[in-house]
Amino acid sequence: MVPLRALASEKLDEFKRLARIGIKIVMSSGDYGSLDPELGKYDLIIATNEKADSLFRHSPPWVDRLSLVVADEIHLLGDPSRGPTLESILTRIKYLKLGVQILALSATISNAEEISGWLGADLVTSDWRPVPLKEGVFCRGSVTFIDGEVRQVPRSGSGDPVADLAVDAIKSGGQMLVFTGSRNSAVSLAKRLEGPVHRELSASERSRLRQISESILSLGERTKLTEKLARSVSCGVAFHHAGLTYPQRKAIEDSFRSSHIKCICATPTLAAGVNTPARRVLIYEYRRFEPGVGRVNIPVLEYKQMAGRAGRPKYDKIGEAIVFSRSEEEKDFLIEQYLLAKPEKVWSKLGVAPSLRSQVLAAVAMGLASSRAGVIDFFGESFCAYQYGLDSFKSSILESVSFLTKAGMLKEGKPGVVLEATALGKRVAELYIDPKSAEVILRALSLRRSGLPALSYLMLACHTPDMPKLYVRGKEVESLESYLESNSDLLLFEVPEEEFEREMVLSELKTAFLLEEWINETPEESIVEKFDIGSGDIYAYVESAKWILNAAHELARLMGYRESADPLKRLLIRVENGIREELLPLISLRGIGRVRARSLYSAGYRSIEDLKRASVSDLRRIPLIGPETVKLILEQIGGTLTKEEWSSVASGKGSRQLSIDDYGTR
DNA sequence: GTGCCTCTCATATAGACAGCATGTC
DNA sequence: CTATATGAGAGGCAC
Repeated sequence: MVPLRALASEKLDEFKRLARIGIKIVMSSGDYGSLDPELGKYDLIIATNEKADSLFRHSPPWVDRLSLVVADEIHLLGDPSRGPTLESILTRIKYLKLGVQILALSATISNAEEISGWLGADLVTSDWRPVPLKEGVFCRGSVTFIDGEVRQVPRSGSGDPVADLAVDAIKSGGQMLVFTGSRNSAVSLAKRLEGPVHRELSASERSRLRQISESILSLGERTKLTEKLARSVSCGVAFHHAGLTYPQRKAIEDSFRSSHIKCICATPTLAAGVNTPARRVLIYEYRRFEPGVGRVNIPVLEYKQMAGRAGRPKYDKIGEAIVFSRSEEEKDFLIEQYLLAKPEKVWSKLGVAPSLRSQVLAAVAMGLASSRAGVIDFFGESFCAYQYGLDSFKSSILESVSFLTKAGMLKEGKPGVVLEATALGKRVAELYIDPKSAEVILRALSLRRSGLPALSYLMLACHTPDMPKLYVRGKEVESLESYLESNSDLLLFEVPEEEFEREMVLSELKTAFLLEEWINETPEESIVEKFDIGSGDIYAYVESAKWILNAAHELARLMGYRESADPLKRLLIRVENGIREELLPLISLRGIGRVRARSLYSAGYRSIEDLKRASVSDLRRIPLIGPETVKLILEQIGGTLTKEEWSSVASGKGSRQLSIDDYGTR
């Protein structure tokens, strides 16, 4: 079990060598997976934590054949949003006494003993690193390492200390990875380094980088951010954050590993992600904004994760992690608080409401507990109970039970005695959404309203706690508020009285507007511009919306709310594809996605009926519709072809007049 | 009046997992 | 642990 999808595929690649000795390996994550029953055929399953949780919730037949569970990056236990998942899986394994060996791994943990105590595991520690690490602080032109060495950093002539550090690393054949506290600072720092880094490159490196830069531009739609990235890359520098699309990030990581890109300026995405080591790591900002708190110093644990990226196995004799300071006092502070400090203890976050209600439901739905006492007994095996004592969150557990009972997901036979999950509860546990989200959705759908616009459902989806929300700018508040006021009839929920929650609804509305633009086929570039986000963010919001809309559709079906089930299904398809209502009939055809559907539509084919009336040569003339696609279309609409038509379609010698190059997409 | 510099004030702020059923361009 | 870097706009000054 690993925390990221990218790590899962990285592990799959590593373990593939075992396939040669006949070991069968499979990877399973939300976006890439085999059918659950199939998994029993394999010797080794690599999964994300959440996927593993989800798999266990379906009680697959192969659970009792598990002999070893490996939990990678076990310090994630302390993450408020994702730790409880991992904790619950391990708690279940312990509670069921399956006799499974548990192997938990982490490079940055201070209370390892406590965790191994909870797991009933032996603690094995090691200081070994593939490449030794040297930690130091930069201050006014020199680096003070904690091993005593003080080193002057040669001036690069740019007058920029960060450039000095980068150029110094590059001159000796290394690379540098810079961690920053915000996206903007990653982008601007990369820009700052363009000139100095570019000067260090050979002619052949420059030309190779121009190619890479070109390929990054062609990776997706052209936006300002992409152009900035391409420009930086052509100089051997890149920035890296979640506003970039996945392919862009991958391209940068790969080009960095192949040493073409000399310097990456990144937000913490890269610290926890796939393996991208660099000879030198510079922690340029050790503070980060947190909503409601302001700027906070990052945890030592996070510093250690970033520092741990220093040193490429096989290439570097030593890795350097350097924290950037602006004054002597700051330097001393950093040495004390980070370099010489032990990572914080990992504290269980299972006791907090959102994750607890979800895990209480799962435990009952899986049949691990069948009474209030049983639920408490189950959580008695948790790390939370081990650490804080069961009494500390007993009342929270019971509150969750009450919430779930009231929401109709659990029911108690005799009051206080038998507890079981209702059909609804079981479905919610399987759909893997926050029970609170399910409650919000069900309350809205029980209004039994029909004829609602897409925006109503989008706003509902955005109103659930499972949906991430856009940040609302000060100057947008007024227009969002007035929209809300004059369109209150569209709402499927009450706008809360309380100030903070009211503001939250504005974020939800703004997020719903983003999704509305998406399904109205607004070009990516203008969405990005309008909402001041990156392309990568669009996909993140769309992914989440798909997720929650599917759950809403399933719930509508389960409850027999027919007036919502159909609109939700249609909306789901629109969100999945980013299409207007009018393309729905065409998109239902296999082989037709949003681009080809739009092409067919513009050519005058707006329904399956229209297509049935079309001749083969008519279809062949439509841009982006090739011989194979024509074949696919005809097979599906039950059109019949003459022998000549078949052969002309199959040989690809149609009367094709336009090619992809003649037409922009969208 | 114009151009340039400095000061003030408003503004925005990291990341990414999951269901289900099959293929985009 | 309710901050701070950034950038736009206002204001000041020399010409």
